[in-house]
Amino acid sequence: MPTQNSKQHTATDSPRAAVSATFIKVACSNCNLRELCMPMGLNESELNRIDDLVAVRRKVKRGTPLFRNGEKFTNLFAIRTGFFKTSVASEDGRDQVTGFQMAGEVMGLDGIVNDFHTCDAIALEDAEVCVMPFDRIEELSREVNALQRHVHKIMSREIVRENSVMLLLGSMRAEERLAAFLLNLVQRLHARGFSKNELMLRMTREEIGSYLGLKLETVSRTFSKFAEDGIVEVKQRYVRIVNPEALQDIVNPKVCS
Amino acid sequence: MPTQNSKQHTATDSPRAAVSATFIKVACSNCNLRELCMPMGLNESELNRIDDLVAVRRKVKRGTPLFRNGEKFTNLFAIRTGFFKTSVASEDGRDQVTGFQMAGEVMGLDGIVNDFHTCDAIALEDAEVCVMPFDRIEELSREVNALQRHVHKIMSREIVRENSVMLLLGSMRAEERLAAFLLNLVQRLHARGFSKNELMLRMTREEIGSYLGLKLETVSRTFSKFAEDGIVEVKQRYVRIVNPEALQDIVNPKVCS
DNA sequence: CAGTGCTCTTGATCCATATCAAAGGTCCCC
DNA sequence: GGGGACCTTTGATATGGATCAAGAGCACTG
Repeated sequence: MPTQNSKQHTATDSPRAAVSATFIKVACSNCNLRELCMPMGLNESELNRIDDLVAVRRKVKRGTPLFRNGEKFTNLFAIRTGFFKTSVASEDGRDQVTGFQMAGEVMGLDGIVNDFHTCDAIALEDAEVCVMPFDRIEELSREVNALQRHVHKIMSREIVRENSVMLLLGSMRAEERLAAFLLNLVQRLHARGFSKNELMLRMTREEIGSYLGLKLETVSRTFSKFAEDGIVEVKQRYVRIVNPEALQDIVNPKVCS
Repeated sequence: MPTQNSKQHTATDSPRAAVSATFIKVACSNCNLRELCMPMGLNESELNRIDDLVAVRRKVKRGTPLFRNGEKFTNLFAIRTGFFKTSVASEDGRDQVTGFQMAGEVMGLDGIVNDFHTCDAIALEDAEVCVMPFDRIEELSREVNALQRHVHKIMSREIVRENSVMLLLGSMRAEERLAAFLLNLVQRLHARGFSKNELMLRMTREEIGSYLGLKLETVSRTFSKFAEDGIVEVKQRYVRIVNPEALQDIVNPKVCS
């Protein structure tokens, strides 16, 4: 199993694609992230139609926006490689990181309501995304039931995720927030084949703090405290989770009955 | 214009429905909330098909759940009359109010991902909802493009709303939070024909506090401070906004350049 | 209409996290 | 490989909101 080291989160094309052509077609059916962003259990003809969803791929340089608040919405984006943050800003300039996205996750759902985006999506490392025109998604999901269902689930999943962030922001203390954050990150990375207990953070302490409703100093101190307690090993962006159970206990404090 | 007084938020059937039959059909085409929960610009035949979306109506007594965390998901619900709160709970029992819903708004979107609900929806006053089986929604939205688009927008709107709650919870101070909350409530009530500056709160200080990530005492003190400053008049659940601009300035502090 | 149980307000005190400050560490670009 | 721009850590102090506590208001019920 690969540990997620200083190299970027990569997703290589499958062997099947590699042998079948020297020119690799931009096609979901060839993509090993398919089970993350696409519905499962499609038949051959449905799979072929789904391949048309991705208009092009687009590379996004680190520190660069994929889209910005106020931009016209026309596409959803599936992350192929790389790592993003999304953030919203208040009128007076404060901003709030609303999420971190990795390979296989879909971005841009915020744009559907009003036909323009209401948040910024910034690459935290060089990235590549699949550009999926939303009108094509709507068209095809009228015909492929599994795709329709899939789109609904992706949006619902985002709603549920945000509910749990509200719980975190509204009722957890600093240590609980950071513990929940680390467990969530490592669990998602693990689902992508990376280590269960090692990770390389792609964001700064300040970005973590913004996401968790804390100041960067508090994030740093809390990391140090976890390290002192032997729960994690931290060296700058590198984190190893020594004692996952302890982190879990911090998130859900045991009731002393 | 009605001011929203101690009577509940009501939505009466339109005159057209009232004269056309003594038995009022459960039909969106007859409902004066149509423009809130249904797509606009439908032709006659589409309208008739949409009428089949609502299986039945259901009454929910104050303090009673419409659905609960863990229950099987099969329906979305459109509020006809009444007022709800939704909340999520952590494993150790803390809970977080994630929203307050009023007439015309749709609930239950959280259930789509995993086929069961992940939050509780509790009526804060006697209420009536339209029960819309989700498989019927999916079926019909394959055929009526405007409905498909509408469903997507409703979900996207919820995502955007939650983004702004995250901004509130992650980076605003108590006064800013309460000011934003009041302005949001009164704006939504106003869109439903109620007063621009008077409202009767349907929830306790504790529920407001949970939603805003504050303790009930802090909510109470902040109300008192607003009252002292002449920005609002508060008497228990009754609130009159005397100076809306001041509230707006609190939400978006002026930068002293 | 008295009793009971919420709900709300207000005061006093405490504490978790913010703020202010300074000194490394690391990475990247020239 | 040197310089500069971040990024991170750690310490000292301040503070907004939590907590603890008590009483008042109000609404439901018998």
